Amino acid sequence: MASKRKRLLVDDRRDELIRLGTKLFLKLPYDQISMDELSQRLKISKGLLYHYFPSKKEFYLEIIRTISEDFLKKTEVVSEEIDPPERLKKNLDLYLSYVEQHRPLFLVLHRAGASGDAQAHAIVESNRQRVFDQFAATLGEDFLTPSLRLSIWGSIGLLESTAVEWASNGGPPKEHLREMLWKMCSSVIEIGMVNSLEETKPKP
Amino acid sequence: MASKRKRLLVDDRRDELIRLGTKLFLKLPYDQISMDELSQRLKISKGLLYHYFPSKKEFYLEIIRTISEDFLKKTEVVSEEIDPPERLKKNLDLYLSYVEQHRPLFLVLHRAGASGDAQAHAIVESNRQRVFDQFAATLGEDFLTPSLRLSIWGSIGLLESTAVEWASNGGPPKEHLREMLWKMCSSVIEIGMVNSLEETKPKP
DNA sequence: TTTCGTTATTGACTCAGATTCAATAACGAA
DNA sequence: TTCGTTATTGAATCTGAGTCAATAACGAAA
Repeated sequence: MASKRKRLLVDDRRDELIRLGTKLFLKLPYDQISMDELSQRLKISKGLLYHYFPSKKEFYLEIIRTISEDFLKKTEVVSEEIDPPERLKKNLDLYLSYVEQHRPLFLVLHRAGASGDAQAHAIVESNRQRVFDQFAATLGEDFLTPSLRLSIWGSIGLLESTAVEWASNGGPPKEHLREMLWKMCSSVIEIGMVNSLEETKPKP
Repeated sequence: MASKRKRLLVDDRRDELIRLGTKLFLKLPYDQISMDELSQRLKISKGLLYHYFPSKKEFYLEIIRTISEDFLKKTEVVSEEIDPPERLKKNLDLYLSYVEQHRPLFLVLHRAGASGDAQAHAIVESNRQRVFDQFAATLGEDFLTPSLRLSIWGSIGLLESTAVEWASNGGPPKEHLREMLWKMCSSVIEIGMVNSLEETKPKP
């Protein structure tokens, strides 16, 4: 090979590796692509890849983390001024917008972890926790009963599952789906609230 | 080693390997346990393991399949006589009973779906499809609009996510949760139905 | 009981792919 | 132009999946 080394700044190289790596892992699952092929496609030597990331898995995890953070950045509502019902609607809108604009990333993130890996799972799980907190915040309740927790997780599952189906097989336009989900989530939370009251009420 | 070979009937050995293997994969994720260690803990040689299963992954998949089939067997409603609303309730009851009685298996099954492995994902996905069909059957509609499909998948996500939270961190007793979920799912489907009507209606 | 055929079972071997490391060379500073 | 730093390389090593010829447990036949 005509050894034409290209020396880049550490951060630039690192960013590029993550950017290109994302595309690669998007096409092929973790254990379907070797470090040899990975480095070839990245146009660098295997050794260099190890210079930047301590292991194959760590490289992969770094990519998942990056996608994850980007997702959060794009879906978290900044203003806490808006009142709860509208905030939920805004949340749903951002969520669906992300799904619409980054379909493949969203699906990768949803499947998360290669090889049922515990760490990848943990990353995606902490992501869900943030979404949970967002939801919880729109309720204004400062103490969550078990029923309320369950309804929030239920809403999230509802949202995720619907979004996956929507991303995979299509459906109504975003605004339409958003309205539908808004009603569904509101209703689910409402039911959770009622049950929550019953829980705290002393038994007859 | 005092070579005390134990010769078993093929089917007996195979069943035992799957039974014990389930426990092992329950404790450790796929790539955290090698075929060497696996065979050691199974008290057999590595070669024998390969005699029964063509590869490590195939061994793992066989276990996932077994859990999966057992899950379906225990949660599918046999009688189609019961009318829809009661059938949904019965479905939810069976689902939650399984979660309650086989918590670790349920969680493994849930995670396998999130695993990067395409085949494991496919198994769990076909499982979900069966649950989808169950749900769809309780509706009695013979044609599903996109909105209706989305609501059913939404209900399933709601159910799964709630069940995972319940299995992980506890909550109300089964009957209580079942009633709550029943209301939630009914409501979600109801909303889906309304939207479904709007879809088929010509625009004003 | 003894012999014999079948095949469940073994352990040492191979091989692919992850990880390591000493040597090299691109770039900036002096 | 020289020199020091360190990004970059390729070959060597190590780990763990998968192979296979040899072994021995069991049942059947004598």
